[in-house]
Amino acid sequence: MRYHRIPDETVRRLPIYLRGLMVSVDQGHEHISSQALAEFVGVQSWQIRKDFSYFGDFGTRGVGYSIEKLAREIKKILRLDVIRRAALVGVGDLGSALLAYPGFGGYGLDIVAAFDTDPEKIGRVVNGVRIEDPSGMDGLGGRDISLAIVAVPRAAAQSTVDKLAEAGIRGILNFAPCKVIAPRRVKIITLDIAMELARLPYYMPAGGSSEHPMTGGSPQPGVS
Amino acid sequence: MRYHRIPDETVRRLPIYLRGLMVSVDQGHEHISSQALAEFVGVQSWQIRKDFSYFGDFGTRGVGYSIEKLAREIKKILRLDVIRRAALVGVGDLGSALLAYPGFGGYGLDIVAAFDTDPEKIGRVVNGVRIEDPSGMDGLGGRDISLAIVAVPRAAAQSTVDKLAEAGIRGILNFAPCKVIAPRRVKIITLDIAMELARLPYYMPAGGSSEHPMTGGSPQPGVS
DNA sequence: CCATGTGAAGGTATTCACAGCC
DNA sequence: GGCTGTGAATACCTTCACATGG
Repeated sequence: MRYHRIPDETVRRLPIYLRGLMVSVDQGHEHISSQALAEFVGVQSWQIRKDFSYFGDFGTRGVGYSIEKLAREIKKILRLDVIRRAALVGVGDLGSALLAYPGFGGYGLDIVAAFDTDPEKIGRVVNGVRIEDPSGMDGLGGRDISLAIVAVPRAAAQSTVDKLAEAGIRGILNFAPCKVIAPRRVKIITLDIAMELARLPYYMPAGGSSEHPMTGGSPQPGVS
Repeated sequence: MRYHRIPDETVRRLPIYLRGLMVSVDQGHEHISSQALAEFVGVQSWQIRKDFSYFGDFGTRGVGYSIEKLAREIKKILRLDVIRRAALVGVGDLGSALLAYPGFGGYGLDIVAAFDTDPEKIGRVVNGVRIEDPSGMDGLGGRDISLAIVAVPRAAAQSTVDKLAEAGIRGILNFAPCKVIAPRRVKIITLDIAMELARLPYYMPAGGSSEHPMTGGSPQPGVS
């Protein structure tokens, strides 16, 4: 099934598989079956095989998948096979945490620039990155930075995105709790932390006496 | 269409609508049409009407929806109509940011306890919450805390979840980059920040000369 | 008239079951 | 024997078009 559009849900799961593989290889394994990977990352084995089938033959029948080869393939598909330099805008509590976050490196993502409007913060170095005045965002294009993380208050989000788009940024991870728009050439993923937590009570079994409206478990991504 | 199972995708969108409504009411509006709300939050108007149709008649034909009434209804459906007390486990960079995060209050979520293994941190007060020794997690059930946020390193995630489950916690938002399991009575949402960012390059238009494999825009939730 | 609410149609993703291959 | 890869069946969600009601 070589020539088939890749379902968005599959694209959403690929990083999950990749994460599992990176841990697996640390544990010294060389090969892994769809069954074993499925258990490890928390999906069904046929889901994994189906997802991989959109790209070509990754595995060996009777054996499984070569962990290293599979990880490399997934990185290529997700375009994580080149190091991507990213800028952070907004070095508040959340922004600082993101600067210190060790998890990005595994996906080839590297925060190399940070911006904040607070004069107190400008010039300070956090986790090896010097905080710059926002006016410097104009020059982002010439610094080989194609990705940005937006961690500014809601009121500043849209104007920040506008500036980033103008500077040639092509992908944005937005933590501000609102919709932001940009030219089609700029892809935006919005991640509202509070909103994720807000989904939780709905799926929680009733506390005390009232009954829960749902019958069974939830197939919703991210919820178990 | 009163008696119909609520699609998970609808449950995922309800917090988006609620967020939009909360901003709208701040702007002094009283009523809003599906069309206007759709534009504001970034979905289609018929999607909104369809979503609401699973619950009953919220709106008035020819007029639209009462913002306040609609927000109250959505909160009731999501079970956000009571204040929920939450515990935070892991007061590192990310945990500290979450403690300071102002966005939870709007959904009735209140972090009232924090735990960390670091003796340096225990006893200190961050954002009005005193950091406690993890042994205190046992008593969570008796403190009217039903929700927990896990922001510990991957290696500590599963044991943390185990302890929380034992203490009677019924909902967990897990920031550790791994699968965690718990008894069925405990609902878990895992949110891996790096993984979200890892999806971005795939959707970004090609940089330089190579061609992008995708044809058009993405219907994937969170991606625009 | 205007905007909601909803059957019906269409599309997409999940799940199954098994053929194919090592 | 064991595990992959995939067509077919099923379930789910989105999209449309319009009847319905203030």
